Amino acid sequence: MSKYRTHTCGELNITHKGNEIILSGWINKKRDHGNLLFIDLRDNYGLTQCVIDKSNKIFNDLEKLPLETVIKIEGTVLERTKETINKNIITGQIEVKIKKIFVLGKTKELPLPVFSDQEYAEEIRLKYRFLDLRRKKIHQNIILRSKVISFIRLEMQNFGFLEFQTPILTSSSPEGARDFLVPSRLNQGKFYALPQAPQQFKQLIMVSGFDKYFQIAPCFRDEDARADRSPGEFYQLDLEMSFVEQEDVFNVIEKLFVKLFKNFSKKKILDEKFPRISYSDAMLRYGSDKPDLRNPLQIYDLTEIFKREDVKFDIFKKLVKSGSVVRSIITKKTKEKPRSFFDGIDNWAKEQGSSGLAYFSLEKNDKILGKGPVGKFFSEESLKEIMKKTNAAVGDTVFLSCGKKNEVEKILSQARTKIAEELNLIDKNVFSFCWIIDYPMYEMDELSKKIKFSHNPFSMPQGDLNNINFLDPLNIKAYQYDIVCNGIELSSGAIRNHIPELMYKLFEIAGYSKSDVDQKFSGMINALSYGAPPHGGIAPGIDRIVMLLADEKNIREVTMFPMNQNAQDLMMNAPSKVSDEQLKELGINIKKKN
RNA sequence: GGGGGUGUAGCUCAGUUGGUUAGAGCACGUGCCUGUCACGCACGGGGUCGAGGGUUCGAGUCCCUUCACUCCCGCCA
Repeated sequence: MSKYRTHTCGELNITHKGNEIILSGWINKKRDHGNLLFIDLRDNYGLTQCVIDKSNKIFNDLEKLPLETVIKIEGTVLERTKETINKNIITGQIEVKIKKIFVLGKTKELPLPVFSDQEYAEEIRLKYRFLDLRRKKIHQNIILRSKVISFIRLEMQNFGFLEFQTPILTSSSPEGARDFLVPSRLNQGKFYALPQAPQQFKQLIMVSGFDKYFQIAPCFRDEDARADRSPGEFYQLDLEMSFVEQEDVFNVIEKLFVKLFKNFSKKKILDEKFPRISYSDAMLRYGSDKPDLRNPLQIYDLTEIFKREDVKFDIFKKLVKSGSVVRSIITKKTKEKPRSFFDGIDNWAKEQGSSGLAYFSLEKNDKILGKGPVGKFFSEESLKEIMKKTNAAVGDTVFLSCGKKNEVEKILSQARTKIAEELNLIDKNVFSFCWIIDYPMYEMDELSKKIKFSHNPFSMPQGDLNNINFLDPLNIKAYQYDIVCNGIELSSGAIRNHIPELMYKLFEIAGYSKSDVDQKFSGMINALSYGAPPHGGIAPGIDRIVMLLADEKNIREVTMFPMNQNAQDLMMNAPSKVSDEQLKELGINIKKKN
């Protein structure tokens, strides 16, 4: 028998009536009646009400113990009377009559209460994370995370995947995010980099003939944080498969995700066969490559309308002549909404840094006309054309944005969310997955006007590999895909380029010489030259999956020991200074800040 | 690097047009209370109003600077 407990605090029920038992845990809550004291004892498994009265000599000592003291209780399980049963806790049918107690761990005055559902300042929560983690909601989130990871492991093994570890200390690579660097003592002046993802390693695993690999892999990227993006480190379900095409990867993920999300959430999955949307379609219809498909609003291009003679909206017409586009969002049956609704949206758009959203509603007297600030600029014929293009009807409202294509995409993407929220159009009880496919291989860097890889440089280009038009690189599409759920990007993946000659060619377009590639990606390019199988994979973000399942908006709510927005660990005091001896060994001098 | 929000007791917050000794709930302390489960009642301790400067007879409140946290943009193949 354990010295500390015979049962956990979530275990006792009516069948234990009369038993002599031992419990250990934290004092969650006291209710002191002066001559009668209730103590809710808490551990990982639950709560048990313990009771003592004045007839016991230790009553006065127990009465004085502060909340969160760790104690061991010896006592008897009593059946509660009918009126005193607590249906809210699993042990609510019984209580423990205390005979003896032992204090196992004292507490200082608490910097934040554990017994409370209130929200607390992030700073104090992170500094005292061990207290914060005792609180019910986040405690359950972390347990959920553990279960999700176990579930994924099991499923992946059932699919025939092998789990491997890959190095944490590796080399810096020129593409992608900023690296975290680790100085080398034995090779002074040189640095390791922490992996941004095990990308090259997993491809090497395929070349090594292991066929199907996965890992719950830590990834390190030195970029600024967001609510759904931890600074520094995060976890991916990293996987790679040999002898596969895009649809084979989709098949595994769809099976896994449907099972996973059904198992851990009551929300419905909108389409179990996830819709495939091309990148260009997504940008046109949703203004984003991570559309929230729960949102029924769509974006329509109306640029052509503003080239018509019978449309007199001169500001937009002038902009269209100089290459701008006009796109719209239609809201259904919003004609009667108060002016404040429309102006609110317009003002919001201006706050987002755009020139605002023009709007008018469609009305019909003897003919169709536009009502609202810019409605008068449109002829009946032009309005009919708009209705045809957008499926708008009388009573609907047309919101318009005009500007450079990428600016319009951005503001309408945000407006789509904003308007849907205002009109309460988003079903919160649904998971809506989709695949975004057919990403372009390259894009133009706006600043340098140079061609660069738009996503993963190791992706396989689409089409006949012997006939790729390298002179028109911006039109080369890649077998590169993202999976999106409820507007959250869960992952990118790709079918990889396993042909060295083709890879040199593709890197050349992005400005890397053969020797650049040989040097920067030596491990991989070398390996691909010795018989590499066609392969591909994907790497869904674990943290974001758990966020969706836990219904949390912030990644720190599903991360045990997160850093704050400035990438500091307030509990462990990281990052911190190191001794001069340590620096000397590494051959590093710290420059003083001016 | 840029923009927004927040900062008052250990914690969550209120604080009027600039005006007496800055309040409430929880927590903590003392006392009363034998069936509570957010127990109740009474009393009490606890404040660099984030920091610095300024305006004023007088600043939690107005102005300037600055710091911290947070959300967003940039960034994140």
